[in-house]
Amino acid sequence: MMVDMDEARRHEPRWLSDDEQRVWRAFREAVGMLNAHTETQLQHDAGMPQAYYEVLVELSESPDQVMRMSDLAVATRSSRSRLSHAVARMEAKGWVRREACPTDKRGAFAHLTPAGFEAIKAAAPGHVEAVRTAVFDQLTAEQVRMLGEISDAIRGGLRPRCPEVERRLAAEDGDTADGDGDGDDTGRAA
Amino acid sequence: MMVDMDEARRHEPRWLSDDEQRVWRAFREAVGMLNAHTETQLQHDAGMPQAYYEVLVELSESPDQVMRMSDLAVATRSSRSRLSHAVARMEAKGWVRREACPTDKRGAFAHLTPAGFEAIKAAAPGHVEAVRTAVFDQLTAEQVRMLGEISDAIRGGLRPRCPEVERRLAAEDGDTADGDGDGDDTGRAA
DNA sequence: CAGTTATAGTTGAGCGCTCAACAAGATGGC
DNA sequence: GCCATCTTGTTGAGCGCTCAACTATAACTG
Repeated sequence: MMVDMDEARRHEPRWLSDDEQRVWRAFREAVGMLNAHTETQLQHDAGMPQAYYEVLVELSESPDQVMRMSDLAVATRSSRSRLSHAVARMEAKGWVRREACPTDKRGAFAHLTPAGFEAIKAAAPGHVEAVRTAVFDQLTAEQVRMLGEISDAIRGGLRPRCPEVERRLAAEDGDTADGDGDGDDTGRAA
Repeated sequence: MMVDMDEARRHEPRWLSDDEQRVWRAFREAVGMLNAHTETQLQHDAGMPQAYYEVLVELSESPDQVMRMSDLAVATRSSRSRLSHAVARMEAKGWVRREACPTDKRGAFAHLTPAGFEAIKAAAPGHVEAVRTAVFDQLTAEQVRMLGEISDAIRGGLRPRCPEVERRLAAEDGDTADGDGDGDDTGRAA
């Protein structure tokens, strides 16, 4: 038992093989460089970080260039907090306008403004060019196809877990055993 | 077409095809989720961001757990500024110790301390497990191999260009006035 | 040798993100 | 209706990063 406890607690690390190491480091490096590349390009040429670009893209593709904050957060895979800060800044820049939701008084809409539309229209060509030269010009058609499959596989393995979900799961786990009857603790405090 | 006049002048963007769009978005999402996953895991379980983890890894694999700041910056693909800030914080945590270089009085060494070694030793299993489950458990051997090749291809396409190199190149371009055509329109404006 | 330029590292301001806390409206059980 | 709970969105503190100076030393050049 004692031995098991020790083993079990550490859950025995399954180290990466040499090949896996190499792939992982190459991947990290590629992603890091690519990210720095596109981030710098956008910041320099369009005065916006990539995160804001993605918000503008999402808005611009939405039916009336309007989205609920929550939906926008999901679409951009960002926390509500992050989005709120981001939209506040973009509103200050005149790219987005916020509006209260009449039916749900907690809610808020984010509208893409004409200036916002111009901003993304101006930013898009440079960004797309950066992505194309850095990624698609470097890969064969087969590699592109595989990259899509690999991305899907990784995506699928990671439940869309936001920090809040993590915390709730952790709370349930730590809450001794069952916790089956969903968070009975007055949990918001955690 | 009239519409294209404007575009032609600015070398007309080569937009992404639908397939490329899908792959690019899937890739961005996978990378985003994966990054959030490992970042959160490390921060939670080891109290350090991924960037610091990589610094510690680099140091721990170095001959005497010592590296020059500059080399460490290159190894971790970070700017000297970033590394300086990071090492300052890690020094405050007791994980790293800085020491002046006797032969080059500008230089500084970063030593991994015993506490730093313990920190990474404690962090490694959880991190590796997170990487394994999120990446290698999701992919076939063939996909892993391809991911390596794809990463190498992307890495190869991006010259190791840090911001400083960028600026220097830009300065040289403007300086020598030989400017190869397409530089003129990519407005640094906004 | 002096004068210029390049290199190593640090610093401070500003920005974007995370996290925890919060306010306020919506929801469901009784 | 009333109360606890959930949901929506915002806020402020703290952290890590970028960028643009800045210091100090080293390496060239005439």
